[in-house]
Amino acid sequence: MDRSWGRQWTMQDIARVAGVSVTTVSHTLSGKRAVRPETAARIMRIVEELGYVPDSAGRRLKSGRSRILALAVPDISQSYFGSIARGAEEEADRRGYGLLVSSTADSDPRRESRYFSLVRARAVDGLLYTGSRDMIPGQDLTRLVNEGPVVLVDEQMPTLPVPSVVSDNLRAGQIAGEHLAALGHTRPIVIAGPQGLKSQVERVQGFRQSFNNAIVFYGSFDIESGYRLTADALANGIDFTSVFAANDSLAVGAVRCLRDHGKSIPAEVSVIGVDDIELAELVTPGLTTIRQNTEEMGKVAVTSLLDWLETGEMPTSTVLPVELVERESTGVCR
Amino acid sequence: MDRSWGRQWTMQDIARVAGVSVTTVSHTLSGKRAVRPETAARIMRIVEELGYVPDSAGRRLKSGRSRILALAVPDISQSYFGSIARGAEEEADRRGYGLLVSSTADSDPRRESRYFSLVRARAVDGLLYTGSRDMIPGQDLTRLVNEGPVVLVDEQMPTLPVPSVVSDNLRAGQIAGEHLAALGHTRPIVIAGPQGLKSQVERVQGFRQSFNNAIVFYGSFDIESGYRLTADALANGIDFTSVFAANDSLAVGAVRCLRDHGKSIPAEVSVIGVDDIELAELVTPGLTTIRQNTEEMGKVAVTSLLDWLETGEMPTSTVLPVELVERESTGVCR
DNA sequence: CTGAAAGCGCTTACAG
DNA sequence: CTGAAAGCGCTTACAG
Repeated sequence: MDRSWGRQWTMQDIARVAGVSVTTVSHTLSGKRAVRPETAARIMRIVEELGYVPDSAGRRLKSGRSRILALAVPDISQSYFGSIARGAEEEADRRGYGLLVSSTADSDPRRESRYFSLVRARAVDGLLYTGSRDMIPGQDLTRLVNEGPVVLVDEQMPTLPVPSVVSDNLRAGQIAGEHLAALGHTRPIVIAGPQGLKSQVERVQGFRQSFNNAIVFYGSFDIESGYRLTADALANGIDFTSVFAANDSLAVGAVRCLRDHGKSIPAEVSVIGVDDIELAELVTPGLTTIRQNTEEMGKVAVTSLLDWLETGEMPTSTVLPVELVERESTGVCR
Repeated sequence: MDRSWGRQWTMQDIARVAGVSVTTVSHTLSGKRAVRPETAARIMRIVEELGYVPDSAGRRLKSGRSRILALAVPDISQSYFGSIARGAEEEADRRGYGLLVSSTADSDPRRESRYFSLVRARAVDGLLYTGSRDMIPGQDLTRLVNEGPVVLVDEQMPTLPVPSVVSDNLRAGQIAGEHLAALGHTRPIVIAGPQGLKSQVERVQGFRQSFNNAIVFYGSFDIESGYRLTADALANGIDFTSVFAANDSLAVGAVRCLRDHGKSIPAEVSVIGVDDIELAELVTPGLTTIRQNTEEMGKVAVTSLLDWLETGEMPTSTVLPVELVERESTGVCR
């Protein structure tokens, strides 16, 4: 197979042109050993001129490190995960690492398995994993954590001995409950993502500290699910004056459903979400929500992973604070 | 540095346990040479049991291929690019390649340079590049295209001898112009992204086929810019009944600005965008827009890049069709 | 159907 | 301050 672009230079080539050994070239580039200044300058000039970049595979084979991390998210086209990715990438870049972002297509086992193999094949030094299904790790993930460093982002898996970086989900539920209670609401409903996720269970649990018998409808994380779950509540004749949606997409779906049924928001029904995705302030009415700092989540996850790689000690888990963002979708109970 | 996780198995280990040579193990895994069925079965069982995954660097050093592609986008947290990434990843995965998605932080030269080095260090086999600044390629990019395959996505750079995958931007402008003309509008304004981008120039050019003296305000691609450019037009006392925004974020900003100035949409002013991002149908009023097939753009770009890698022949550029999506933000001229 | 050996491009002890 | 050489884990001609 003929490649149309020119050949790559090797360290051998640089050494030959500079009239030194590859050892000296290597040390000049790494700075791990003193090199005569004039020699070093000559080598660097040649490197610059030819545009030489050391082959990563050669380097990796000896050093054992690729200086690339992987981030697996359920769906990269969702801005929520995009924002985590952005924070993670920013921090990885700052520390001289590349970040490989990949979708698992909502935790498709085959796709996950492929990405886990990147760690196992040493193509990446570690993995940031964002699950979307449940808290019970699959066999592949369980095996993986024995072979390389994995940090869980946005979810916890109690049975897996790895650190996680999550928001204070219990507190998010509490804040939502307190907010609706303060507005005089008494019979809210809750619409949430998959029941198998600890984040959902905790948000519900926190919310029930204010409304201990609130009915919960579990579904998935998208707008359609929010619409459908709300429609179910209406169809069942449940009498509610407010909705706690466990994320903003669900909340947007709830708002659309309520409007389609002639309910005005917040005059007749209040809706509060969780996340504060970009969309939250762009919809009408603006969505009251509990903000998660998703960029920070990505950033902290990278910090944990790199500290682990560099010290050899497994870092502790992190819980990030959340805060109420009041907009127009919640109001005093009618 | 002590790693807390166990050692990795090598092909040597598998060979020793199976009582064969590494040659036989290698051929069993690659299928490039016949192996006695019983021997192959025994080897595969051991591979399975120990969870052996061949080291990617060892493989790459001989084969020259990493089977990883890179996609550089200005900002991964924007759903527009997330959607391109999703399409690209889907196709890469289908053909057995991994995809490394990275933000260039709006074409920050240092960040770009880092990602270009991934190609030059042979860590990835090729690059999909989405520029955000202008059509004049930097020195790094110019050098890169001589060293590895690069496919431009969403933008063209006429001075660079590489294939591109773009939407029919001229046609997008034409459709927008025809739509507004059909509704009786006569004096529209145009708000667009950077003037240095061919996509913007073409959209404006297409639009001017209906309104040859339309005033154009150039800015950047975000909601704030759309707001500001529209405010500028109002402040300058320009009398317009419609706005052609060269992307949906600009359109959303325009809508917000017009509302803040007491204009109702579409009764007083019509607004039409380009892209059809998720947000377009979620805002109120729903945004009339020219849809680009962003997932397809990513998919086709990967197809081009892999065909190039596998045949050695540079593929031709692709122009994808666009279509009008009518929602509520455009109406008959007052 | 199988194996010994060369070699991909680096890094790094070892020796000077 | 410098270099020859071993070796990282694979793949693949070469030889049987």
